[in-house]
Amino acid sequence: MNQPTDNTPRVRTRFPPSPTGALHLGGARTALFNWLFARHHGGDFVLRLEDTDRKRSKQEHTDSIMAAMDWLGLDFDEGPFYQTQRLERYREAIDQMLEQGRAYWCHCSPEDLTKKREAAMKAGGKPMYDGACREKNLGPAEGAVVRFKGPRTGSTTFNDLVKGPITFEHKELDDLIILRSDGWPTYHLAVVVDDIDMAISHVIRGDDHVNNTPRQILLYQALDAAVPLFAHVPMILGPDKTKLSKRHGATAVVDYQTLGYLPEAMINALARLGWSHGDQEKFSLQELVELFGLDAVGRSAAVFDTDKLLHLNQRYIQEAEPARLAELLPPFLAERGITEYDQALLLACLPELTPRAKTLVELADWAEPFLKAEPEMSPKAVKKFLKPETSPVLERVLAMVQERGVEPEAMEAGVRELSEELGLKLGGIAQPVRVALTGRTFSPGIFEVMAILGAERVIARLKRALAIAKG
RNA sequence: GGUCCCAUCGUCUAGUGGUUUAGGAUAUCGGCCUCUCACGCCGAAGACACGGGUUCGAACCCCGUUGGGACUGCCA
Repeated sequence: MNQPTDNTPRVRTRFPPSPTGALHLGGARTALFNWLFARHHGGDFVLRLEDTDRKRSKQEHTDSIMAAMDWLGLDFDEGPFYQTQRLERYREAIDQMLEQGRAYWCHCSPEDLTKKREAAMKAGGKPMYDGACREKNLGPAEGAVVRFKGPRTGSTTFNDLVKGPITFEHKELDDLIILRSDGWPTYHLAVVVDDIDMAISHVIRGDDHVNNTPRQILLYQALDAAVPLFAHVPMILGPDKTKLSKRHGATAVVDYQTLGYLPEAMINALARLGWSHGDQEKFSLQELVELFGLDAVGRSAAVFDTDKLLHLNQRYIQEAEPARLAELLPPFLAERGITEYDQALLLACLPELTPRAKTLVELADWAEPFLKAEPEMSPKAVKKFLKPETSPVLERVLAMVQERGVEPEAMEAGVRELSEELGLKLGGIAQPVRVALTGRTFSPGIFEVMAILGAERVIARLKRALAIAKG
């Protein structure tokens, strides 16, 4: 075990996305766990952009990743740092290793390497670098790379904070490239140098890095640096149990934002994926900070359950303050062509709507009949409920509203009386009225709808419906 | 192929040798509530991958098998 156990240093974690795409669910959860761990221990959370892949890294991706982090509420104490701005440091580290004989120049061409790899595979062997240049003492040259001179014997063991002790035999590891022929360092070198310089104490990352860990530990040692603690959290899978990818549909955090999810629902769902606290299902961010620990992180991969996220979202929508929802709704309303509306009306209908909506998209849909001056009339609803026979009923209700207003209790009493008088069930009156007021066959309770809309709008809509009913 | 990791209801999980007829959540189904649609409430069905050990006793410990995943790049 080569882990620092004494004089425990300050907890410092980092999230190091590469700006080659949007922040996806797996990355978001990794970020969340790192953030929670740092916050729980009163430590620091560092953001670092691993942009040494010059071809695929894009500023727009950096922007979208930071926007997604911001949406989720994951703030960072330091950074963002960019690897492309730290080239000198990497060269320094590589030079140091070169001088100390811990790295060497390799002149093998990519083509030769590929050929050797394929040949080895064909022969049933391991596709590892054969160390052709390892003892040649070559110098820099056009197209040359620098490789790490790793140990050939022995083994490296690290105590993974979620998986326990893991051992790798050095003979399974080949001499990895640390400096590319284009002069940029590779991931392994850059990540180790960065984590050393940024004094990272805990590396919490995806399962897919387990195999990289021993070679990185060897790099720490070659650089005479302290090795951080590692925690590898399991992968997030798609419904088909394979690694979550774009073909699984919505995988980016921003996708869920546009689908009408609340960030707290997303956080809650992500946290519960692989981490648990007894039977508790719902956690505020504050609770998560208090309760989070690596010891309660599971070891097995998990399928991202969108149904559960949807359910959580519904519950968070129900709990959300109307004022906040009203602030979040405009883009979703605009999607439905509602750009100008009565803010007070929106605020008034929200409490009746939230129990019915699982997303902000659905909430906007429910709000539509309230906010549009003349709600769209569903043809099917009109055909079924706004017939000539129903116009007497609508007329009676209209008269009632004109006389007594829309106070719910009075309206209900009046309508119940009317239903008895006409020998109708309450639904016999409620449904035509519902269609008249909302254009749809479903809505919150009809008396609540009337109260929210107010007498003036109710009267106008009833008249409009009467005109339709009479043909 | 090699190396490493993983394995409880469809899904997310609780469970760290006996308190378990394996608990919760979600999804599904049924019922109640009811002016529609929801919310809510009640109930049903549903899992320890398999085989060996260790032990008085195993979902929990060990080994093997099977299955799944990751890595095996001059991507990160």
